[in-house]
Amino acid sequence: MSDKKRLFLIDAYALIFRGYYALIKNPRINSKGMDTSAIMGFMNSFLDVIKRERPDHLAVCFDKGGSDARNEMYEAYKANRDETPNAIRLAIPYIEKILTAMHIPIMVKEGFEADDVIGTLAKKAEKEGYQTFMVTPDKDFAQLVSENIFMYRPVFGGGYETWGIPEVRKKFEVTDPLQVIDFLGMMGDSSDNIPGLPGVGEKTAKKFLAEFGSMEGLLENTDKLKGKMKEKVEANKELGLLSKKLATIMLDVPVEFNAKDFEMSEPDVTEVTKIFEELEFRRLTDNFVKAFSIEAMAAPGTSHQPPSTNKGSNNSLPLGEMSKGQRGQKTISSSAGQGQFSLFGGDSEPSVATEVYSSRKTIETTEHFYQTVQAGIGRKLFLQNLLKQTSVCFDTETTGLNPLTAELVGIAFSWEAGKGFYLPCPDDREETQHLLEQLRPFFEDEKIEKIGQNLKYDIKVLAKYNVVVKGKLFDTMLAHYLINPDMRHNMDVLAETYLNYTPVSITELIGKKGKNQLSMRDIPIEKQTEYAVEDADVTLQLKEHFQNELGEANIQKLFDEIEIPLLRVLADMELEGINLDEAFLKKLSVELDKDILNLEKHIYEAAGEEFNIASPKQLGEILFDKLKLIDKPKKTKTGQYSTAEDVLSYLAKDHKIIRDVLEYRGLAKLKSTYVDALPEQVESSTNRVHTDYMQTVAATGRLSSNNPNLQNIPIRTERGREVRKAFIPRDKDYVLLAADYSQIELRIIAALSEEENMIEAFKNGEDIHSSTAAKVFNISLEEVTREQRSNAKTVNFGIIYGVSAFGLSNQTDLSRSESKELIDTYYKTYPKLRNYMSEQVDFARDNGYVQTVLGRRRYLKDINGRNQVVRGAAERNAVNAPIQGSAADIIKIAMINIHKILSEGSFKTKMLLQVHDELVFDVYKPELEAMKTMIKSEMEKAYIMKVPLDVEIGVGDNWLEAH
DNA sequence: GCGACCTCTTA
DNA sequence: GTAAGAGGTCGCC
Repeated sequence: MSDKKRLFLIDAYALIFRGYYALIKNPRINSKGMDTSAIMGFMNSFLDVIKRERPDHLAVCFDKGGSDARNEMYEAYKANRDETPNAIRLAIPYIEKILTAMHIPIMVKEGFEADDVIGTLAKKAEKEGYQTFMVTPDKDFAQLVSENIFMYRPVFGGGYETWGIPEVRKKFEVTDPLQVIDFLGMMGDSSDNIPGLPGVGEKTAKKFLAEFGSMEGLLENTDKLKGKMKEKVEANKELGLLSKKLATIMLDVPVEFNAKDFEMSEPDVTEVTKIFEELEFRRLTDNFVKAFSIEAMAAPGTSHQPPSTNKGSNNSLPLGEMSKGQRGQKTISSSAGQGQFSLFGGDSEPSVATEVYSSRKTIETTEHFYQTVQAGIGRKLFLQNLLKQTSVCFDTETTGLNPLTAELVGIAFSWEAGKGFYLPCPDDREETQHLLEQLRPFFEDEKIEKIGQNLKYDIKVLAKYNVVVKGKLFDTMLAHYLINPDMRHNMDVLAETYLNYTPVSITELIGKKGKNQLSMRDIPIEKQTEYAVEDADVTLQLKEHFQNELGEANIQKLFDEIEIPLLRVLADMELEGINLDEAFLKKLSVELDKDILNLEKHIYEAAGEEFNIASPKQLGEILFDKLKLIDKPKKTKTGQYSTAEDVLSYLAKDHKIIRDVLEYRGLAKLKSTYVDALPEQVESSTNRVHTDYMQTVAATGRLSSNNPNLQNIPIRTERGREVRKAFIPRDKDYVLLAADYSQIELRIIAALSEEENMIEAFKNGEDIHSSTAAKVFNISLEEVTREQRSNAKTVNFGIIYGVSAFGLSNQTDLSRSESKELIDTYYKTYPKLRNYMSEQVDFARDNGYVQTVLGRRRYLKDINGRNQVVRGAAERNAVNAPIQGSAADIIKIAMINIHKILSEGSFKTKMLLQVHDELVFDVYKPELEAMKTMIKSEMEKAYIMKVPLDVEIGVGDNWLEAH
C-alpha cells in the first residue's frame, strides 16, 4: 500500500438498505418490538470498514431531498421505487445519533444525492493527493474509479473487494471507467428508474461498447445495426442520451474537501454504549471497541477511558476476590496507560472489551453471596435448609450437552436473589449417586416448586441418576417463549434484556467449542460455583419477572397446563429413543451408491468432463455456459445460475442429463442426510436414536426436532420412503403404531370460521378435497375428476397459508387468471372462511397479535407496516399462525393426556415421536387393541370443536408399514 | 473451523 | 403462500 493518505467515503443509504434486506428473513427485533435490522446492518459494515482499514480520514454521506437536477431532467426518476420501509426510516435518526456520538463527519447536501457528494469529494481529494475509497455496493460508482479512486465493495458472505481500474475494465468489459456511464445509460437501471435503451440488456450494452465505445458513438452509427434493434435504438436516441445523463454522477456539488473536517477523532464512548444498550445491541459493542481501539493506536493522543467503574469496590466476599484477581489484568481500569488496551496485533478478546464499556451489571459489579457446599456438616445444614423451602431454582452442570452421556459435575441452588449454593459432585459416579440420594428428598418433594431454565435438560440428566423431579415446575425459557415466541430465549439474552445483567460467559470459562474446549470438570470449583450459582440466581430473578407477564398476557393456563406438563412428556420420549434397523440402512446405502455412481457416469459423459455435480455453481456452469441448454438461465440472488428443482424439472423432458442430475440429487440427498447419517446418530449406550425436541423454536407453537431431525423423514417418493422401514419396534414383542390427525388444519379453519358448507362435509365424513371440488365446480361428488380434486386440494392448502393467485398458478397447471377465478369461486362457496381470514387480519391490526384456540399469541409487528411485501407476509402469518398453532396446541393436549394414561397405567407401550399431526408409539403387542382405542379416542377428544377430529391409526413392523 | 448460500426433506 | 432442520460447497479467518 502506498503511503498516501486515505479517505473513506461511505454511502450510507446503500449500506443501510443492504443491511436491512440482508436480514429481512430474520429481522432483529428488540424487546420493545423495534426492528433494528437496518441499524445493525449498517453499523456492522461501518465498524467493519474501520476495523479493517483504519482510515485516517472518512465521512458518511447521506442523501437529502433527492436530486433536484435529475428530477428536473426526468420526472419519473426514482419515482416508482418501493417506498422506504418503515424500519429504515426509523433507523436513520438512530444512525445519525450514533455517528454523531462517534464523532464521525456526516456529509449531507440538500438537493443532491450521496452519489454526487461522494463523487465530488473523491475528485477534490484526489487533487490533494489522497487515495479515496468509496464504500458502497452500488456499481454505478465504478464510473468514478481512477488511479487514486477506488470502490470498496462489501460482498455477500462477508469481506470486501476493492475495484480499481483493472477490476472495472474486467467487470464491465470497458477500457475506461467513464464508459460505465454509457453502459448504465444503455442497459438502464430499474431500481433508479433510469430507462435505458429498450431491448438493451447487459450483454448487448457490452457488445455496443466494444464496437462503438460510447452512447454517442452508438447513436451516430445506428446504420451499422440491423433489424428490430436498429429501429428501436433509432427511435429512442433521446431516451438514450437522457439515460446517460441520469446515470452520470455529478462532480460539481457545492461541497469542499477540507482534510481537517474528515479526520477521525475520539468517540464519545459512554454515549455510543448508551445508545447501543437502548437498542439492545450486544455484539456490536465489541465491534465498536475493537474498531476504535485500533484507531487509538494509529493516532496517539486519543485515548478511551471507560465510563467510571466501581469494579471490585464492594466485593468483600471471598469469591469476589478470587475473580477480581483473575480478571483485573484484562481491564483498563487496572492498566497503566492507554497502550495497554490496544487490540492491535490480533489477540483481541471481545468479551473482555464489552465488559469494560458496558454499563450492564456483571457478577463483579453486583453484590452476591455464592457459596460452595462441600461434604460434611455444611452440606447437612444446607440440605435441611433446602427442604424447608417452597420454591427453589436449580441448575445442573455436566460434562457435556448430551444428557444421555453427560455426567453431573455439580448442582446449583438459589431461592433468594443474589444468593445461592453450589454442590460439586465427586468425579466418581457412585459417590455422585450417593450425593443424589441425599438430594432425592428435595427433588422428589411434590410440595417444593422447582425453577429452571430449560428444565427438560436437567430432568433428563437427573433421570439418568434415577432421580425424578417432582412438584410444580417453572421454566423461564418456556415462559419467555409464550411471552414472545419470535425472540430467542437463551439465558444470556434474557438476563441482558430483562435484568440488564451480563452473566459469566460459558465460552470464557471453558473456551470456544472445538479441540481446546474444556469440560466443566476441568474448571476450578470456585469458578464452577460462580458460573453455576449465577445461572440459578439469574433464572430465579427472571422467574419473578416473567410470572407477572404470563398473567398479563393471559397465558398462564397455557403455561401451566400445556407447556410445563409437555416438558416432562418430551423428556420421556427423548430418553426412550427409537430402534433403528442399521443393517437395513447399510444395505440401502450400498444400493444407492451403485445407482449414484451409474448416474455420475452418464452425467460426466453428457457433460464431456468430470465435475462436482453437488456444487450448484459448477453444475450451473456446465449446464448453461458449456451445454447452453437454455437461452436465459434463471439466476439466484447472488448471481449464480439457479439449478433448483423447479428450474431443472422444467427442462427435464428435453434433456436426459437433467433427468439424471435430478435423480442423482435425490439419491445423494437421501444417502447423505438419512441413510448414512441416521446410523451415526444411534446412541451407543441405548442402541437407539434419541432426537431432541425443541419446545421454544417454532414461532407458531409447533415443536421442532433435531440431532437427528425425525420430523422430516422422507415419505413422498418411493425410494425415500424406504428409509421409514428402518424405524422398527423395540423387539419382536412390540409393533409400531402411527396415529395421524386427518386434515386437522382444515378442520380447525372450518370450525373457527363456522363455515357450514365445510363443517357439514367433515361431519358427513366426506373426502374434503373432493367435496370442495364438487362445490366449487358445481357438480356432484361422483363427477369430480382427479384433476379437479387435485386443484381443490391445492386451494384448500393454499387457504391455510394465505394463498395468492400467483402462488396457486405456480403450484398447479392453471394460469394466473384461472387461478384467480378458482380462488374467487372458492370464497363464494365458503364465504365465512373469507370473513374469518379478514377478521384475523383485523384483529392483528388492532391488537398487534393473533392467537390460537388456547390463547397462544404471535405478535405481528409488520401488520400495519407501509411496505406491501412485508405487510403481506404479516397478513399471511395472521391467517396461518392461529391455524398451525391451534393444531400444535391440540396435539400437545393429546400427548399430555396419553402420556398420563400410559405412565399411570404402567403400560409397557411408549410414545416415541411427534411429527406435527402424527404420534408414533412402540406398542407392546398384548396392549395393542387397548392402545388403538385409547390413542384414537384421546387424540380425537383432546379439543372439542364444531368439527369432529378424526384420527387414523396404522400398525406395522416398521414406520412405513404403520401408515 | 465457521458461516452464508443453495438445495431438499417434512407437516 | 405457512412452519422447521440438515448436508454440501465455497470463501473467509
